[in-house]
Amino acid sequence: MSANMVPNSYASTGLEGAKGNGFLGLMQEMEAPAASLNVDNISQNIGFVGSIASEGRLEKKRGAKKIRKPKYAFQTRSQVDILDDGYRWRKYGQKAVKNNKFPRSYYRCTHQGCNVKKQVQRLTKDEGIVVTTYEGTHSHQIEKSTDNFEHILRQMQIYS
DNA sequence: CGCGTTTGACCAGCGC
DNA sequence: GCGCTGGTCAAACGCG
Repeated sequence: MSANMVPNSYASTGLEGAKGNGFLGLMQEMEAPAASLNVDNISQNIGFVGSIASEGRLEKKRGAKKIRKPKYAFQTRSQVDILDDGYRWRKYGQKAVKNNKFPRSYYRCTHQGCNVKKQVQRLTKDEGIVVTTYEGTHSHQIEKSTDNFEHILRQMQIYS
């Protein structure tokens, strides 16, 4: 379970450009229940919530060694939590959050040297809205290729 | 056979 | 100083 629908574009372009400066927007609480404001404007399937730069001292464990970790929050309209952007993610935990009756899923990039983390959270108010938070930036290319296209089609059938 | 997923427990930071 | 929440890791199982 990894490759999903959502062909490409926004994900690849967004992540690659994320490091540069392609992201400019409002700073909002990623756990803010007032994310509904974007719902009205979303006509396609994705909306940028805001960029949160967590450069403070969050070094608090044996796993991470980097202190600066830019965090990017995306609001996506989807029926499934698993939004594949073309990278391989491995779920490393699931925890329920307050203010949300739905649990939050924690994913991590399986690529070596790629310490990118991703978190997916659903809004209690709108079950159709999924907030995906990306932490870090990918340093490699997407491994998704045309060969996996059949796989993608398979997933699309499931969602249909 | 490989690896991705699942559940529980543990640790650290922050608040009060 | 203690408690609490959030976050992460670890082991095991299932599925492809």
